[in-house]
Amino acid sequence: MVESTTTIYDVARVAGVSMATVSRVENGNANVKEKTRQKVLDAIAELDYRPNAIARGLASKRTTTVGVILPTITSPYFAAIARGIDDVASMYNYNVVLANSDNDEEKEAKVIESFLSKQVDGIVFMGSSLSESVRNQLVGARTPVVLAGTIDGDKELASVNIDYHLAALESTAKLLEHNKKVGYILGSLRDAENVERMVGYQEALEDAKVDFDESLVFEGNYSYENGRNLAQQLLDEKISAAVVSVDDVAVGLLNALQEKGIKVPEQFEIIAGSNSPLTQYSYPALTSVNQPLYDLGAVSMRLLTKLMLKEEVTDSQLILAHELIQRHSTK
Amino acid sequence: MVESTTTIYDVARVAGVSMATVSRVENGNANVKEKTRQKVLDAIAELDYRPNAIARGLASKRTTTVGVILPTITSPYFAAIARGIDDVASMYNYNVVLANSDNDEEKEAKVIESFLSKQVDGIVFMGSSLSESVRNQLVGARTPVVLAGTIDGDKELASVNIDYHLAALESTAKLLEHNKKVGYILGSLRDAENVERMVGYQEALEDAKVDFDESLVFEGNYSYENGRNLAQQLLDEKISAAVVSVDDVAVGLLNALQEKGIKVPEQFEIIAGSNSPLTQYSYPALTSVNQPLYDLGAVSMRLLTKLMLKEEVTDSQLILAHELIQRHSTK
DNA sequence: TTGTAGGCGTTATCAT
DNA sequence: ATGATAACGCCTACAA
Repeated sequence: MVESTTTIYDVARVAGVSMATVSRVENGNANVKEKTRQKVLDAIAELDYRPNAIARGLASKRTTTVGVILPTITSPYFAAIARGIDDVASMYNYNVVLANSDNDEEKEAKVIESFLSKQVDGIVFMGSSLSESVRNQLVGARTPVVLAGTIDGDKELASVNIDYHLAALESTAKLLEHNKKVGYILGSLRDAENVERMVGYQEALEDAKVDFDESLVFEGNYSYENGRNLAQQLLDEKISAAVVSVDDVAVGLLNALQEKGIKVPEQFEIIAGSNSPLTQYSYPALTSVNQPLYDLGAVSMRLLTKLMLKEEVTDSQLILAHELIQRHSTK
Repeated sequence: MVESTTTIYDVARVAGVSMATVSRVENGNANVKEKTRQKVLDAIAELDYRPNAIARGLASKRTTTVGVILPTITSPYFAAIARGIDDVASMYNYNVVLANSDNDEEKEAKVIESFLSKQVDGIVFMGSSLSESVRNQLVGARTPVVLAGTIDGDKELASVNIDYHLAALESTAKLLEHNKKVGYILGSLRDAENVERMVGYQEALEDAKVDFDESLVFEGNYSYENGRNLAQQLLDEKISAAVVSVDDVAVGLLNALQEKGIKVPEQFEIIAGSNSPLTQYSYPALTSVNQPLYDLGAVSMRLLTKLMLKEEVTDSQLILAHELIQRHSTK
């Protein structure tokens, strides 16, 4: 048996109709007599015909494919968002092309180029920061773009975010109830989202009439090891509670503190920032801000479909609600 | 400024050559005079021309895209593999289309259809089991396929796996050094990989002249909660050590045991099966079998490139080495 | 309701 | 070394 691709012409021949009719049947065009439709369907089944999406893409200029760029799929944080994106994408019959950027500007640029070249119908971009050049690349593209969990200061691009500012404020306020010195441990302040958190932290202090002390803020922490190493520094500063924006860091801190004999939450309170599964596995389980990550992805993708299908969108700068999940690392 | 796509013809016109020449330059064909090449390059830069990969795909029958199917990207296990796949894919200039199947046979079938329709150059399939129909679909495809961490009993499809059998045997043997009753906690026995583990477990018992006791085996456990719930059952069976193939379950068990006042590893030893970051974050950190997940993905993708480029492959059934990482949940 | 024919933007095969 | 000119497989007016 010769393995050559069967095309729409083959189906047409077998069904005894023209290829246009086959195309109509494939695309659910109503203008086809039921009897003809059946003949075509039979021929399709008989030949095991499968439309070539590439040819279709070339002719129709739509690929039903969206590109997704994220720092790394290995992070539970981005994986959760990606899952939300993927579910909604499948719901709308889009395929997802995934690319890891490692937060590297060059890779980001290269991936975007590649996506545009492949004629994706839309792009979801995630990155802890948005460089000027990448931003221009995205704005200049004729393809719809949505930023997920990524802040565009100029608000020119559509985006879906979580209210980091408010989350930080609330978390800090809660710890301030029982503590005088509340530390804040977060990632790089070059990332807009962390700046927002920082502002939230300061506002909470202000509300509680506590002076801001720079030495209680620890920037640039992302790993479990970072968290472990921070423990002693916090104790030296007489800090007795901390908001930790990255979960891995929070767990590292928790474990290191306990190894030093510090009781959590009795002697030290912790609020983690992402509510990843990690926070439930630690002992004691960590009180945590629940960022609706899956929803963030799902909503981003939904917004993108609207943009792609040219549906009306009233607000293209969305903010999702978060919540504080009380576990056992706070009093 | 009118936003119409600029094609290879536009470049040809501006450069004053034929489109064939532009195509040659684009594809690095040597048969182009240096001076001509430069003219073309200038025109490309001037017009900001970007080749249309869809048109190229249609004409060349190659899309430089591979499809990846996995149960869920949300699992750190599959995320690590996916990362390995993606890195090697980018290295070879392929894009990765990702699809979550949720281990659902229907979704798997649908996704494979969609991939084939999109003319992917190759497919990496991951699933805890391989149903007969999906297997046929894969075998019948004219597209190269590699199974990653998925066992095909008939060994007809190319695959890359970890030696679950040996890993289980070694882990069990280690626990048998200090314990009489060693439990085994694993996922569904309908999955080939778990059957392999089971056999390894039994062989280790045999080697140590310990009778196999069915009630020491706990099947179908995947979640943290499963692990927690198992703690009392294990203690009731007087089990004092267990190999736990899923890390989440291991952490759950660990935490629940400690809440009951059981000291790990003094009174109970645990070996986890996947060495995900979780095992390092728990307290005490879990001794764990290190499955080379990233490598599994990388090697799978490398094998796939060979298949796609029709390079010679001597062995298409690869087994990767694992190792036991000693931490603090074993004596 | 159905068929014809001209793209879509490349690659690739022949000529020249 | 370069240029015409068919494919590639489908969509979509436009005709019939």
